[in-house]
Order: sequence, then structure tokens, then C-alpha cells
Amino acid sequence: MPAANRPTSRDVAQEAGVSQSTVSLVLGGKWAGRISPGTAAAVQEAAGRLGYRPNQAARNLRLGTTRTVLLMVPTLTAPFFGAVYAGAARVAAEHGFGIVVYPWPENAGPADSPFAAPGEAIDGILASSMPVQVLAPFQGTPVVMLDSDPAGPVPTVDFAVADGMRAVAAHLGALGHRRIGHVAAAIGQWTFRERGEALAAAVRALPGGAYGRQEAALDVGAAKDAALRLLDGPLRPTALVCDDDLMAAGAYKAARARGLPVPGGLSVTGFDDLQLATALEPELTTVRLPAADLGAHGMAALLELLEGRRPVPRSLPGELVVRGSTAEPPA
Amino acid sequence: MPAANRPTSRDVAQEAGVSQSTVSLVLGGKWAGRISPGTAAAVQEAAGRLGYRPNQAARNLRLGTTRTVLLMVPTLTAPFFGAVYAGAARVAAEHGFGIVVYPWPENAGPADSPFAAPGEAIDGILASSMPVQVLAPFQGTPVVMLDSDPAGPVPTVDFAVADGMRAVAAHLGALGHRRIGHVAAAIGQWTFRERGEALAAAVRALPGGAYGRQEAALDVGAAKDAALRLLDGPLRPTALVCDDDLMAAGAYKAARARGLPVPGGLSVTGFDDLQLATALEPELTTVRLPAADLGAHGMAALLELLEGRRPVPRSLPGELVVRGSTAEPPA
DNA sequence: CTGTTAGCGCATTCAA
DNA sequence: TTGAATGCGCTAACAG
Repeated sequence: MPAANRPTSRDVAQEAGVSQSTVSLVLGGKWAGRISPGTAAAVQEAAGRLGYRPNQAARNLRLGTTRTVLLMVPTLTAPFFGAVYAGAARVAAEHGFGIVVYPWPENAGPADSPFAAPGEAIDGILASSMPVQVLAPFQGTPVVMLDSDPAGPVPTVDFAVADGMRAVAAHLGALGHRRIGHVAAAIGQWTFRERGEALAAAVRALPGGAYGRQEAALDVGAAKDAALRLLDGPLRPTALVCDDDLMAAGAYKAARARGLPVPGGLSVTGFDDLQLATALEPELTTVRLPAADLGAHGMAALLELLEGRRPVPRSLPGELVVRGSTAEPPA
Repeated sequence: MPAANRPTSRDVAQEAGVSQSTVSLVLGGKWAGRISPGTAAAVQEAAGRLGYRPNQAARNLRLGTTRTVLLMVPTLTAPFFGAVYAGAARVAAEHGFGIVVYPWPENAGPADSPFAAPGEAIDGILASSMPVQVLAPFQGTPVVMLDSDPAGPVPTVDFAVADGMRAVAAHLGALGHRRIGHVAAAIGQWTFRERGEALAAAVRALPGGAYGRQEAALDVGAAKDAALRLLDGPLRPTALVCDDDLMAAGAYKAARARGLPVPGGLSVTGFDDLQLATALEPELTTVRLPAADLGAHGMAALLELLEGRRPVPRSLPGELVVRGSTAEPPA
């Protein structure tokens, strides 16, 4: 018997000397001009005294909703998504919603039925950094996509990643860099395509600018290899722009392997501004992406959607944070 | 109207030509010797055909349980806890349970009532790496604590952190280190007390062993300062043992600030083996803590508890991972 | 202004 | 071996 015997709305009604429906109205906040202020106050007070909390299960059954949304993320072992969750959870809590997290495709295992576990009892979905196709099994459920192609069929909240990359290119360009290598994430996602296109265009717009590109999986070792290919290739880059802070760590390793000091011999930039950015030595010049804000605005948009309104697409600005990993190119 | 009209058990009953209660019995798996195999099969088949999934809200209301557990973690923006969640969620899903995460005290804000958001509708609690006191508002709810004092009043699943620290000390001792500094987390938690005591004892047990200790908050900058105090102090350590990988990154910075190469001039060790450990240069010698296993075993223990059994306390072994940050002390 | 009533979908007695 | 009836706690339509 897990649940202690909590007071019900009937108990409150009895305590306040009114009927159960009156309690429901008052506590539901919709008694404006239907219940006398005196009675309302009495009910509130009785509820407080008893420590009454409505039974969610009953509420859900009656209303046909759950006040729960699903947050789909590619993985939870990346701190970025922890921040997204935190932001979303804060807004959700303010509106009496809960969030259940679903790492996809990490859990794409048994598939007895898609989403056996959390698939039930969901009012809406927040899907971060994934292809639209994964939402196919959820036809009809309101969805807001985060960090995804705003041209898609569902409402989105995004980062202005293109602006971020342009800021990186401008910063590097002002320092005097012209031959710039891109350690790109080998992930077919809007956010990375966007970064790549923006960077390539910006670098090529530099007088004498030359852009090179190598792709790698999102981990240190693969990024190091890609950086090495760039350093050993024909471009002879003086700066390496990485799609993400973790990849920048790989670039540091590549630089060290070739005897190039950062930033004296090679400038390196990241993207995200995770804790890792300041753990590295030297500290990383990177673009700060407000992950918590992404979650918060996404949740707000989903709430609008659930109320029947159409949320306007939003794009959150990133901010270039200049630290110790960028300097003038070697003479 | 968020929820599409899903079939109910009544629909299944109609489809199978039986009564609703029969459906309930069959699908509940308790028809052994009460329903004829033929009828049972017909019901199963009808349910499958209709794609029937029981309505959780109704089920919860009737049963008084929620098949949901609360996972309390200090923060979600640390990848360690993401892994704990993933492990717990996997086991939970196998048993038809869901998990809602609650970062505490991050959300300890409004406090209109303790845990307004997720406090309802919870069958049990998994609390990782926190003091017992935070569970005071949840008297009566089954709890399993993770990474906490096993001598406490509730069932626990832990890491053998003391063994881990002894392995670190043995490794360092074998390399020839005698003067060992401890960059300790300034957090009053069992897991850190345990680490500190084990390390101090193990170092002092070394012939000629000397132990020094400085505390710092769990971030890079504070850890760097603490490491600096150790390096500048009377101990003149040849190795710095850190309570956590992030603090080790701070120790790297301190070493660099004093012109000491790692590992040639100073050996450094961490704890946890997060992604950061291999992002650093040189890669970090550390103790791998199986975070996902912690979550998995914790969830299993909680399920036992919910079934009325008393889970046996468990301690998961850590593993020393020797990488490039430790070497013989300078001559 | 307030109370009575019905029913959300399910598991479970009890009667047949 | 099965079906009819009941109620979990809540909200909302309808009466008074």
C-alpha cells in the first residue's frame, strides 16, 4: 500500500460544510461570480488545513488529459540535454505539467510496441535535435521540435546557429585567418547542415578566404582524426572551427600531435559552451547556446499549442565567447 | 482534444463477444483456471487487433498506484546523472514503470508546497547522491538511496568508492609516489567522506607516505585554486588525487600555472571516468564508476521494495583506468 | 449561489 | 466459466 490515505475533495467538502462540487469549483479557480467569497474562503481554508492535493489519476481520467509531456532527446549523457530538460521542466512546473524524458534512439530496443513505457498518458511532445521521421508513430499528438529545421511541418524553437558561425568566421577573419578548416559533425541534422553552410559561405566571403572540411562522429577520437586530415591536407589551415566543444577537444589533441601550440600555432573554436569549454587548456573560444532557454521556450510553445493557439517560430541567439584558444595566425 | 479516441476494454469485450470483466481478467493475466483457454485466446486476439492499450489514468485510479517513480538527482547538467537515469529507466521500462526526474535543489524554489509538480502520483523514490534529510517530506513513500551512506535507515545501492581510492593510492604508491595531495570536494556527502578517509589511510600506510588535503567546490576554478594551495604548501606533493574528473581538470590548470608537466612533473588522478577524462590532454587516469549500473540496480531494488521484499544493500565495484596522467615522480 | 447527478475506464467482488 | 454491478476521485452539466 504505497499511498498514504490522503484527503479527498469529499473530505474537504465535509470539513468546510459544503458539497463536493463546490470544492471542485473553488479549487479549480473557476468560481468567479458563482460561489460567494465567504464560502470560497472557507473551502480554501479547509483544503489548506487538511493538506488536500487533488488526485491526479482521477483528474486525468475525468479530463482525458495527463498534464504530462514527453521530452525526446538523442541522449541524456550529454550535459546539453540536461540543460534543455531543466529549462523545460521549470516552465512546465509553473503550469502544473510534468515531463517525462525519453532518450531516443538509446532505448529503441525491444519495440514490443513503439514506446510501450511512456507512450501512454502524454499530452504533447517536445523533440530536441532529431529528424522529423521519429515522430511518425505519434501522429495526432501535438509536437514542438527544438533545434530542428524551421521549414518543417511542425512548430519549432531554434538557435540562430548560422549567425553563430558567422560570428566565429568574423572573429577569425579579424584576427587575420584566411585558411580555415571545419571539423564537422557527420550527422544529418538541420543544425549541423546550417552550421556548415553558414561557415563555408562566410569563410569564402573573406578576401583570400579558403574553406576546407572534414567530417567526424561526435566524439573526441574521431574529431582528432578529422582534424589531423585537415592539418595534413593541402589547405594548411591556421584555424580549426569545430561543430561542437567536444570535437574541439579532439582538435586540441591533433594540434598537440603535430607540435602546434594552441593558440600560437593553431586557433581552435567550439560550439555550445559546455562545462568542457573552460576545463580545457587553454580555455575554448566558442559559441554559447542557451540550452535551458531552448527548453523553456519550447515548453512555452507546446503549452500554447495545447491551448489551441499556433506558436510563432522562434530563434534564440547564440553568443560568441572569446577565450584563450584563438589568436593571430603564426607569421 | 489531445488524446485520439483509443479503444477501451469495453470495445475489446464487444469485439471478442465477451464481457468487460472477462477482458480485464485475461489481460491482467489472472485468468488461470477461471476463463476457458478458448475465450482467453479470443480476447487476446481482439485486443491485439484493436491495438488496445489500457488507460493508465483509470488503472491508477482503481489501483491507487501510478507505476511511476521519482528520481531525485542533485543536477541534470552533470553527465553522470544522465547515465544514472538511463540505467534506471531501462529497468523501469522492462517492468512497465515510468520515471520522472527531479533535480534537487535546483528546483527548490517557490515551495508553495513541497514538490508541487511531481510530488503527486509517485509510487516510490530513487534518490541519488543526496543527504537523507531531503526525503523528510516523503515519509511513508518507499525509497532507495543511491551513492549514499549504507548505514542509513533506508536501502541503498552504492559504489565501492573506498576500494577505488585504495586502488588509486596503490597505483601511485607502486609508481613511487609518497607525498600525495588530495583535492577534495567540499561537499558533506557520504561518498566524499568515504573517499577522503580511504585515501588518507591508504597514503599514510605507504612507507614514508604523507597526505595533504585541500577542499574546493565541484568546479574547475575552485579545484585549480585548491590544487595551487597544495602545490605551494609544505607538502610538495608529486601527485594530486582529485575527488572527481572535473576537479582533475582544475589540477591540470594548476600544474600548468606552476610550469609542471603532467605527468612528468606531477601526476594527477580523477574519479568517475566521464567523457571529460579522455577529452583532457594527457588523458586522465581515473576510477570508472558504472553510473548506469547504479541506476539499474537502484531501480531493481526499488521494485523489490514495492513488492514488499527487502532489497539487500549492494555495492558496485569501481575500476581503476590507467591512462596518461600518472607516471613516476620526478627524480 | 449551491447541491445532485452522471460517468471517465478499469479491477474486482458477488451472483449466476 | 462468465457476466452484472460497484466504486476509485474528480469535473461538469443541470437542477434547484
